[in-house]
Amino acid sequence: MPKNVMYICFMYSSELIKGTLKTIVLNLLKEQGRMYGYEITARVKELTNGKIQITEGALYPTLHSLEKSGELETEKEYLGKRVRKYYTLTEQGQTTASQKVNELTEFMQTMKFLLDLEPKLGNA
Amino acid sequence: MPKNVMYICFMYSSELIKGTLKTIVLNLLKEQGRMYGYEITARVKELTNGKIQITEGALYPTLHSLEKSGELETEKEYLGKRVRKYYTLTEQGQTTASQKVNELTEFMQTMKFLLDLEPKLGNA
DNA sequence: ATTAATACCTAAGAAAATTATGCATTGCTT
DNA sequence: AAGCAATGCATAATTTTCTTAGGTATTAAT
Repeated sequence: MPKNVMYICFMYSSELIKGTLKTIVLNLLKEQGRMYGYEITARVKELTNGKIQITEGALYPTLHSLEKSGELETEKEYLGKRVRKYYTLTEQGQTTASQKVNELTEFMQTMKFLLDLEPKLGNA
Repeated sequence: MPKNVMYICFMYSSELIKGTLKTIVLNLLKEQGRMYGYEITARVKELTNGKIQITEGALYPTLHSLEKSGELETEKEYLGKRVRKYYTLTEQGQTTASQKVNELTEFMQTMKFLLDLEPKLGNA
């Protein structure tokens, strides 16, 4: 069935994704309000057409660490017997989210310059 | 003396730089021809106004690994008694450099989209 | 009845950087 | 002339962060 088969299974090499996970998570939560872990992985995969796939082994420890450091707070919800853990940004988390996004944005501009893409616009 | 004092000492958090080091090095060598390690750190620092500072502990292992995998080749040069190790891209290295740059470029576009910067242009 | 999807989690290991060194030469300043 | 900063290489221990590989359990679909 075509539903869950990735025809063109292009993914960014994992090393590129390193260091951006927290920013992705914080920003998603800033825009979506509240989300649960599984939802985050699914949403990122969907938004990037499968090009960025957050593994659960990477996500959950990150969520826990963000909660520990006071960026996120949680509430559990039960659907029948299944548990969902919803994450929301704290006030501190909102600030951090904005900072992280700004920093990543600037960083990407710097990288673009460093890769000499600016003078080559209209080339990509 | 103002020369080596960074007045506004803003640096990207190190986690952002992770995963882009090889790409930076390969691309610099593609554009500059041949460079030695110390020169690379200095050049990147200069080009980014100190915002990206490659530490030697990160650079040298990376250079060695790129040489081992056949992307780079080296030649030593002596200035008096001091040694310089110049790195050049091999043919394979040139291909890899282009691929890495393309991948990083696409990745940054995806990230921009994911951070919802596209619809907010004129906002940053 | 069995598989796929949903939903959470952790532990062992690998990878890549930081931090902290070490060595040696050269140039500048006092 | 002494001492420090800069040049130039390198590695080792630690930390951080991710991958890989598992584990548990519920629900929906075949």
